[in-house]
Amino acid sequence: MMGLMNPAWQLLNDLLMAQRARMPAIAAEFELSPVQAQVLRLLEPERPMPMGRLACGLGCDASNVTGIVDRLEARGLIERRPAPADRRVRVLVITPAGRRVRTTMLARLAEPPVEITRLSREDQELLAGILARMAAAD
Amino acid sequence: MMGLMNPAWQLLNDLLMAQRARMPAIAAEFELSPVQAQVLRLLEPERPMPMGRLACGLGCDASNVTGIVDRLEARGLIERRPAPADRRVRVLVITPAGRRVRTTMLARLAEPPVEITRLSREDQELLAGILARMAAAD
DNA sequence: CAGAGGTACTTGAGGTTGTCAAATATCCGG
DNA sequence: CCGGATATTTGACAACCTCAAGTACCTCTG
Repeated sequence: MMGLMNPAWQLLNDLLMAQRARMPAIAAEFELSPVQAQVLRLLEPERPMPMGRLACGLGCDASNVTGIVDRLEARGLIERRPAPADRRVRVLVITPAGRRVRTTMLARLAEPPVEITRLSREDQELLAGILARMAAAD
Repeated sequence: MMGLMNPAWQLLNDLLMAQRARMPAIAAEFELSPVQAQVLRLLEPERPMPMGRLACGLGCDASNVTGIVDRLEARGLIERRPAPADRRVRVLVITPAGRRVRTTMLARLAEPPVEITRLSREDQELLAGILARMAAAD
């Protein structure tokens, strides 16, 4: 009764499980916790973000963001700035130092793992096509 | 300069990021933390596991496992048992209650998300083939 | 067989992440 | 201007995580 799992999903699920540790590992290379890396990934330069929107992006309570931002700010990677339009809001901007870390980290994340590069060019193109169709939400 | 990311990896990476929250969400349905769900997943019935091997499977320090097991044991989902061969070792077994939670949870994890079921049969077969080739480590 | 060194687990200190409830400051509609 | 919403912070508390040290046990070696 349990052996009837959709084969594509079975394999994709295994892959997801196997790659679970990737982000934390890469974050650690930059002495960042997983959440901190996530913040740096979400906080695009030239695109400041209010703390509430960050809480939303992280999928956690707003009160949690306070401490996370505290620590990243203490390390000089991001900065709290008042929002001129609404004085309740604190807007987050990435500092030059943060931008450097972010760029290197994103490049590191962009490196395809061997599992991908080992695939033939045809398989890679097929895979990209299928994934694109999966992502296409009507 | 950074736009040259492997398209298949780009899409797969997006998928990984998007599915990041899946396991925690399903765990929460059973009032389990993500790590607790992971333990239940790893601890197959009929296949007791020493705490050290669990630490290895979770990729964390052995001292951390103590507390995690404490809480699962307090909830009656798993049990510590002495290992007859080596009295230093504590072997973990899943209880009947734990087995019930585990079964339901695995069934829940096995449900393919819409993104998969929406694919044509051909795409699903292609995808399974490609993923199988990815998983094939020589 | 005695003791040395290694292994499995626990304990304790300390930090990060997470929640919820309550406080503070600000905004907006009437 | 006032009352109700909204953004952030604070405080209390719990889970998870690491490292260092402790305890109990195993195993090898002389």
